[in-house]
Amino acid sequence: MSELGLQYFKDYLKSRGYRLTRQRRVIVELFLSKAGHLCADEMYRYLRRKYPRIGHATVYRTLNLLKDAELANEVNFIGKRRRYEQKMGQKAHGHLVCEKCGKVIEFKDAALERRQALLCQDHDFDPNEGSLRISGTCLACRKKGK
Amino acid sequence: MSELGLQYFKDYLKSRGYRLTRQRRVIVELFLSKAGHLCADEMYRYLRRKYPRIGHATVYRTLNLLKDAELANEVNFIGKRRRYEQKMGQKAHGHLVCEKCGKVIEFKDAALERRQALLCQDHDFDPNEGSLRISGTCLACRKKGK
DNA sequence: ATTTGTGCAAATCATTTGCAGCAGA
DNA sequence: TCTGCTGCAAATGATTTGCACAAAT
Repeated sequence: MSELGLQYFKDYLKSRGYRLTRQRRVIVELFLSKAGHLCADEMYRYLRRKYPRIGHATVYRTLNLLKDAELANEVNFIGKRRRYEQKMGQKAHGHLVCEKCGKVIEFKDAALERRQALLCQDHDFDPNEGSLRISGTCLACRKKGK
Repeated sequence: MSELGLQYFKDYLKSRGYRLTRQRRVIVELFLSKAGHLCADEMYRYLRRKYPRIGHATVYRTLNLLKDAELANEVNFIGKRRRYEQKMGQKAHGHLVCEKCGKVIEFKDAALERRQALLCQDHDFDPNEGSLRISGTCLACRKKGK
């Protein structure tokens, strides 16, 4: 997957006349090696350990390239920070996002997916993977709150 | 609905020892009178026409109260601005959000709701109204892009 | 040799906060 | 009167951008 993803990214860059730099390579490798929902700053901190001269801006710029290349899915859960997850090779899935604590529960539900697919057809809408999101309150926060 | 909502808000304020000010009243009245997905700045601009001395901060603060009072649902569609919709008296519904142009299509789908309800039960998760969201690309943007 | 990419710092944009005066209860 | 509320402006936090230098092709 990671190899495939990197190749895909290289092809994307070439097709646009963009260059494959050391920074872009390590950022993309990091992105492809981690599952879950990363944000720019987490990647920045992590990369700094090995490449102390890397800049915030480069991470942001590369994440935008990944999104444009359709390798990354932007998942704006709650509040401020943008998070990204891998798009290629992911099974369709959804997220339950707790509005109180920000916790994210991933789920897969075949029946829900089927309904989603039909609904999107009706509206001429092309959903992306990992696009189904339900916000609400998780059990822990309900207990705390009441 | 509007009367009910305002009364509800007054009760909320009283229960917390908060005060009902002129500003809070007009902001809440505006919020309750408009359907759709408002953001703070839109409300601010609109209110300025009648109350030129109103401040940005007051609108933000009052929107946070409305959210806390469970009268408003925060719907963070795309990118930056937070948007709010009425929570009370809304039928359950979902949003299709186009990632390219930001367009929002509202939908209702009973079967999808039933699946959502079951799924949430399984995960001890309490969904809020208007919480189902699917992101992707709308027809117009697909035509444009390809 | 070009021309794009990087790192830095400054700029933006939405939202929050500190504070001195204002106004509900 | 007594606190809480407002408007202003400054602070914050995430992301973007301008620019001179560095590095891919």
